[in-house]
Amino acid sequence: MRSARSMNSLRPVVVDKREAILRAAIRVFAHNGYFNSKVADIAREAGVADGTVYLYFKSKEEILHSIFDRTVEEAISEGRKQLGQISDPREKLRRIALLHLERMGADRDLAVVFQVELRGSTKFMEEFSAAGFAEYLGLIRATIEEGQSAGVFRRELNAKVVAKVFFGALDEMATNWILSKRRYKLVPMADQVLDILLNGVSEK
Amino acid sequence: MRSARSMNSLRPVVVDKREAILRAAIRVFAHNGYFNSKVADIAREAGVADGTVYLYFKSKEEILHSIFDRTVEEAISEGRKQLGQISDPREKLRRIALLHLERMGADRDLAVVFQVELRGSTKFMEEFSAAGFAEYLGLIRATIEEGQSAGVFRRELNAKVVAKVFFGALDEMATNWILSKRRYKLVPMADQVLDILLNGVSEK
Amino acid sequence: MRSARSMNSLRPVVVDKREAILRAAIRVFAHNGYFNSKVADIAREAGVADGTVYLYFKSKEEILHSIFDRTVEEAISEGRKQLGQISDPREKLRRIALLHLERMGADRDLAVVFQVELRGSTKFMEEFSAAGFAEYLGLIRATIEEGQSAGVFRRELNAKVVAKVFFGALDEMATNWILSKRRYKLVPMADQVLDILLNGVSEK
Amino acid sequence: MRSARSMNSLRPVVVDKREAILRAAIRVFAHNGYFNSKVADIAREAGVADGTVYLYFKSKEEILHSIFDRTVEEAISEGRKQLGQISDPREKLRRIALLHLERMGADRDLAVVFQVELRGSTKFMEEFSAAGFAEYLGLIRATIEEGQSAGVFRRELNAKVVAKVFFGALDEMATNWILSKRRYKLVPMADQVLDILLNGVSEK
DNA sequence: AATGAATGAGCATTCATTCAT
DNA sequence: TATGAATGAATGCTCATTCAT
Repeated sequence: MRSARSMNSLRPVVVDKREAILRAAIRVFAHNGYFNSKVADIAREAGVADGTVYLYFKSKEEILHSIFDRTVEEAISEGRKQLGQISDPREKLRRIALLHLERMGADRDLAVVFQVELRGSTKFMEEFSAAGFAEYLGLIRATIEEGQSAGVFRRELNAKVVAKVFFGALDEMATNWILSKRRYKLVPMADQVLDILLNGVSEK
Repeated sequence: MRSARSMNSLRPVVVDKREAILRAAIRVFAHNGYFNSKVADIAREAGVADGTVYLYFKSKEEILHSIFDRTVEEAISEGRKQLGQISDPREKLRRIALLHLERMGADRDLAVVFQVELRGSTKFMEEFSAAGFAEYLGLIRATIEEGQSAGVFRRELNAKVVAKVFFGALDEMATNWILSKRRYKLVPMADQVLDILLNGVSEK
Repeated sequence: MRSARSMNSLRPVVVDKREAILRAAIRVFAHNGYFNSKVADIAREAGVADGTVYLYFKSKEEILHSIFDRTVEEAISEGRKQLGQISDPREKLRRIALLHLERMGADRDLAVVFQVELRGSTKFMEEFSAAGFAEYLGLIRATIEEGQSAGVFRRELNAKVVAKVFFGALDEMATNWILSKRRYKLVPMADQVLDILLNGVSEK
Repeated sequence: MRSARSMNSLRPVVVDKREAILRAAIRVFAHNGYFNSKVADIAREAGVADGTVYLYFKSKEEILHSIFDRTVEEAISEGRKQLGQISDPREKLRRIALLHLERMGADRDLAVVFQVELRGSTKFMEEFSAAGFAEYLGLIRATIEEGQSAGVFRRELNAKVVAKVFFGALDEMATNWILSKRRYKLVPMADQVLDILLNGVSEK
């Protein structure tokens, strides 16, 4: 990831340092919580001076936002790319679930920041996460509607509500995984969630 | 609950003051966020002196815990009572969903504290919410297993996972409702969630 | 001590309670230090309510003053009485030393308050202890001057300075005894101090 | 001491700032008492921001300890140096007395902190002053024993007790000088104390 | 760009004192 | 007299941010 930009970059050092700070922040936030994390901790973890942090981020809060923005952006971009190659809406949902849980499962620290630290602020959830989250939810919703048009998903369901239920289920999987003392694989939960959501709990 | 002690209470003032502080804290936490709320704000809102808060709570954090504990306790107790009078597992799930959303929908401030403020601390989520939350999830899980035994729910599903998916869906409904600019009724979402969960999204 | 006044006292309860508070304060101050002692601690130790303390003392500080005043008063009164029966100035000095160390050695808690807690305030030492201490020092000085007149003490010495040296020596004995981990008898030090002061350190 | 680092010091600012805070603290403690002194007062007096104090000292208490440690250290070091050049034990005692009173007499604020503020805490006197004070007392005691070996001091006296009496006398001189309204020179008291201690009060 | 010393606003908590009962 | 719930002023310390170098 770093090597890709290291050639011919006009500001290679800057990019690396910003990246280092961001990764350090994820680690620090995950271990101490956002409010208990000091900017000095992040700086030390990133191997830079306190003041240097402010050359790349306007404030401690902006670091948190950047973590969110970058991750959601990547997730959506990656999601769109992969979904474009799939036509079956059910398979698309499955791919969303897999990507979601893979991403969270791959980096426990990032997952903690996402599932816990990012939730503790109404202001943040309202103002900042709004755009990115809405887009993510819209992606799911569009897939549902696609399935409805295709006749594979029940037309009488409200697609937006289904999208929320789907997201809520995945989100809870991730949160539970983080808080669980028992260590288990997160990704395999995707198919179970999908089975429940697609086929329902009721015996036919 | 309040009516019971309103007559001939020996220490009505004490009870009322603790209650007043708790309710004030819910309001203050909901509007400013836990970390941005000052104990002095809570005291003012409750109409008591700063120091009085510490006659009833050991610390600012304990106030947050008390809000959580009391609410979950009431919810579980109320849940058990109502579920005891129902035999159909599907109807039981519906009742859980209704109680969950009714409780959150009835007090927006409390809902904000629950859906947002209580989430922002790994420590809190790990240490404190653990017991109460586990019990709540266990209640749902037991209902699922009951339904599986009765043959109305698919036996091949992992009851615990179903419980998480169910909780996750309800939780997301509540969070979305809080953050939504549009004001809509939360309780009616219960039946939509139930329909999706029980019957699935797929067209048969 | 309490039994003596319990008969025919018009306010026996009051006297006992004031006494109880004073004794409780000595214990509490000795163990926690004046500034770290809470009025509530004293009240609990004395077996009365917090507010009751203020029926007998104007403030926490006044309690400290009362301890000082009462003890010095008793010491001086007892000292005068005993010294009146002695004519030899050397024997008088010895009696002062004995009384001083006996009083401190008899009640370690009181000694701690006297040697340590009462010293930590310029204001106290200046304003309050002034009178009592000056009188005590005057008692010693008078004895020195008496000895000088009688020709048993060197006339060329400044009596006031001798009094300070004498007091300083006794005071240091008391302080050292309190802070010492090793438990030894304080009173026997009187004769050693006296020997040094009267006869000097130099070999003749 | 200060001149040594005034040239070519790499961190003159740091040194000066720590020094400034220490000197400010002595002034503030002397005038208001330790417990009544606010860290903000010290900072203002030192011409730095409140937070800066904590860049050089861990806590308000550590400032007090530093004052004690530095002063005792200097006193002992200076004492050893000067005593090394003297052979007559009597002259050595005189030098100790002079150094003791000179140091206290040279800086009234420092003297107040030493004679009053540092005394008001059993904990401090036990834990912290222990080492330094013991060493100082040991210095005096060694001189006494030297004199006893040399035959100029009475062999039957307990050297440790003599040391305490000597210290107690000097200590009382200093305390009295501080509390006295009348302004007089402290240093000249040394010879009077010495005369009393060495030759005794009794007429031969 | 990088540093890290310096800043100073901000706050939970304590506790002496009061006073209604 | 006695109580103890209530008060609210008071403060040590933290830490995000700045800025001179």
